[in-house]
Amino acid sequence: MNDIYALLEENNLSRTPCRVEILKTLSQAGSALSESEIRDKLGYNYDRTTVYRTLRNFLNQNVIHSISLEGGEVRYAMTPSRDKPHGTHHVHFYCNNCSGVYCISHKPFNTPRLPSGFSPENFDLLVHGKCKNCSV
Amino acid sequence: MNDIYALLEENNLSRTPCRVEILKTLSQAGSALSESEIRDKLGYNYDRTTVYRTLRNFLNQNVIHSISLEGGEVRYAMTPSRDKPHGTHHVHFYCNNCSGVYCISHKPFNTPRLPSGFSPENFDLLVHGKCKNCSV
DNA sequence: TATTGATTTGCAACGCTGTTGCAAATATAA
DNA sequence: TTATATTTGCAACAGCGTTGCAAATCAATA
Repeated sequence: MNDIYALLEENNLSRTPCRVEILKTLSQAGSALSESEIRDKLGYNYDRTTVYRTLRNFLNQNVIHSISLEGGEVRYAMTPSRDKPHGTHHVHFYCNNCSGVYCISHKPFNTPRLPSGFSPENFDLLVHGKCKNCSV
Repeated sequence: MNDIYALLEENNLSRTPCRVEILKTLSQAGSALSESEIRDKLGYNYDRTTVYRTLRNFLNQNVIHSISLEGGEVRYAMTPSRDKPHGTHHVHFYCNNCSGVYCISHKPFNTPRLPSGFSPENFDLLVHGKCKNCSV
């Protein structure tokens, strides 16, 4: 709980109930959540607009990050502290069975050679498969 | 042109002007296109619905594939013939300067170790940076 | 070529995600 | 406690993608 207050303070964000609850929800969630999942978990006590604006603020400050899935679905998750100020290699796992999205260790990984002329700046790897809970 | 007719035939899709024009557009485009870019290139001669339905058919048959970008934007591109019936390793490049999206060679690449219990099935790597035309 | 039947298309309407403008409510600092 | 800045809720909007249904088009046959 104090972590959350500290996180807000570090990022010059005032401590409002909405912000605190969203961060608490994302911290406790085992996987990345969509905006509607977040609002659902908060009992629809906050307006859609407010939640989106809050998420946008968090994204701008890199407090959270977003993961884009096939078909344009977007999920939000806490940014691991090791990834501040900025990470270049990101790995996420999408479970084909339960649709859960998990942030995986962000250590730089080997990347394929690109055609000449292309200069890479960062890498986002999305792995599809069966997650811990679903791979029997 | 005959390639396109053949492609439709192989996939049991009747040869309609809309399908032919969309495939022609995607084949000639140097980069992946959004639905609205496609419709724009076709001079808005086809209904949005028709274009979406056509793209969905092509996706189902793996004639094209979609690439999901940050913020939920989706682009469509021809599936390279080497990727049929199915590829497990996909690489796309997003240019931070011109916003172009390019399909990169799909040879299997080294992937990071996953936490135990996670079983990967396929890998989608999105590289951000400057493309051939935009890097200096 | 004309006819039939299946497929494709356009239109209207809808749902979902995300945004903006503005006024009311709340937080912060004096 | 008051004054100022920030945050919130509401209404409205834009864009992407979908569905239902009737009209148009395609493909196969006669």
